[in-house]
Amino acid sequence: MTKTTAARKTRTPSAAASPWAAAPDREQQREAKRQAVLQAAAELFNERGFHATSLDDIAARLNVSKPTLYYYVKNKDEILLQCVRQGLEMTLEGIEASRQAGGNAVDQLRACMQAYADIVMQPFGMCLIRVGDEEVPEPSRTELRRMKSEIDLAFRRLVAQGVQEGSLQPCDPKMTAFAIAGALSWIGRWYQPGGEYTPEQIAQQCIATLCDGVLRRGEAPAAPVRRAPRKVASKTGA
Amino acid sequence: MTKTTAARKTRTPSAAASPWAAAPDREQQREAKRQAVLQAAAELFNERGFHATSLDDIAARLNVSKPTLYYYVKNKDEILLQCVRQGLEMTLEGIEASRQAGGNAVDQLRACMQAYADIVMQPFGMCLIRVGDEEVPEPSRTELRRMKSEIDLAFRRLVAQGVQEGSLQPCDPKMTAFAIAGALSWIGRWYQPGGEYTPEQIAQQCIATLCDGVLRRGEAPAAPVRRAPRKVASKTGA
DNA sequence: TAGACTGTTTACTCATGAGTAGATTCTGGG
DNA sequence: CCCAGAATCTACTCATGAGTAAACAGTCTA
Repeated sequence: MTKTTAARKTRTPSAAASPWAAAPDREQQREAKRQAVLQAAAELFNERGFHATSLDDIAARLNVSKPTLYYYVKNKDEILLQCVRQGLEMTLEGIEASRQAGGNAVDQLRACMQAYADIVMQPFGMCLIRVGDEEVPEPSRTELRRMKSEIDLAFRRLVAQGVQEGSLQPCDPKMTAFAIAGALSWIGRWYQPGGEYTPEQIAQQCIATLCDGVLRRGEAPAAPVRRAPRKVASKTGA
Repeated sequence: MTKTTAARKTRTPSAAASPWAAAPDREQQREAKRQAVLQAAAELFNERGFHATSLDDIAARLNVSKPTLYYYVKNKDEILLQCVRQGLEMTLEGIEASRQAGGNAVDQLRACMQAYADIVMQPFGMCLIRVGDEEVPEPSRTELRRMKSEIDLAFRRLVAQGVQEGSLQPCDPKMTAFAIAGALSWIGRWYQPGGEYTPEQIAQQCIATLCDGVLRRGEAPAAPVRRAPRKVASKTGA
């Protein structure tokens, strides 16, 4: 906000020499709290659904009162918007990184699937999956849909490219992209931490199923995955 | 309700000879209206989500007033419950029929996938997919979860059987069943009537992708599907 | 230590929407 | 024509939950 901002921004609070040193720290704290609000909200939305979660619920989880939330966010809709947006941005970044990493279409597609699967097992990504965009009110809904279609398009393009390359089955990329997105998104519906498999194992198996199909052919089968030594009541997935 | 019921039940209203003829007809009408309430509700739940749909919305769509709904259903939660339950029952019946039809595990699994895909493109089935069971309040939720897990189990069993038979890839049936359910359920999220493909074509392509995988092998590829001559703005599916 | 912000609280308002009471209309049988 | 009941309506109640006003508490600076 004042001179020398850039230099001070990275300092730790205690090491501050200048009397203005506290200011950027405040901002950091504020941002951290704002982030905590979104995180708590995302978790609750995933547990109970958006409409079934009240601001009092969110506030309670953070041990503050409802008006405090309004100090950090504009309103309930904005909270949802930001949650979903963060999930979306993470995904977009993951896809971008996968493309940067290079390789042929199949390599890139695999990397994207991996990234996407990872994300839907985290709160914001799960929000993205579990909260239908009907729930987001209009100005934001369009924006979210736009971002979603960007992701969809990235998958379609990679599939189309793979078909061209001859490394993927001939297909309509649109439908195949839907099938991929579906199988992976669905993870966000049934996954809960502490289950039988680690997130990595889940992603790996789903990706394998998508890549190789469920039908067996006269080839060398992939080695089955070993289970994680975790304990929790298991869920069901229809 | 009285003697000779069975005979009269199938009569048309005008053809009634006995003075009691009207009674079963009344019941039929009542049931038809009740069904109309559920149907309208399911459509609205799918469009806007459960909590975002008011009973006034449902009543408006049917050109009646809210209290009229209460003449046919107990309350809003019961409406949702019945919608989802119908979707669930259709699915269970479809699965049962597929098993009755016989054949090896792969045949049966294919038939089940077909049935499931069909159902999620219809209002009640879509309800099943789009409305998370967090939204259903407690006594019913458990019942619905039970039915869902029955479906899940049916898929798992078929997969396990296929693996035994050697016709399916070695895998954890649980994970594979999740992947299948995911890809097919997701259809219910993006499908809208009048799109590029007919429901049959959509089902066929998704099933093909799941069975054969996206990766190409050195075999004869399946013939690509021809598109349906329909027109509507297309959706996106991430 | 005054006083200017920052952050948080208590105690409201106000709209929405589920559910109900009771009057009203419609229909078919006596 | 009249009555019983089925079906529907108008006009409420009442709870919940989003959002706000205004006061209070901490903290940092001058």
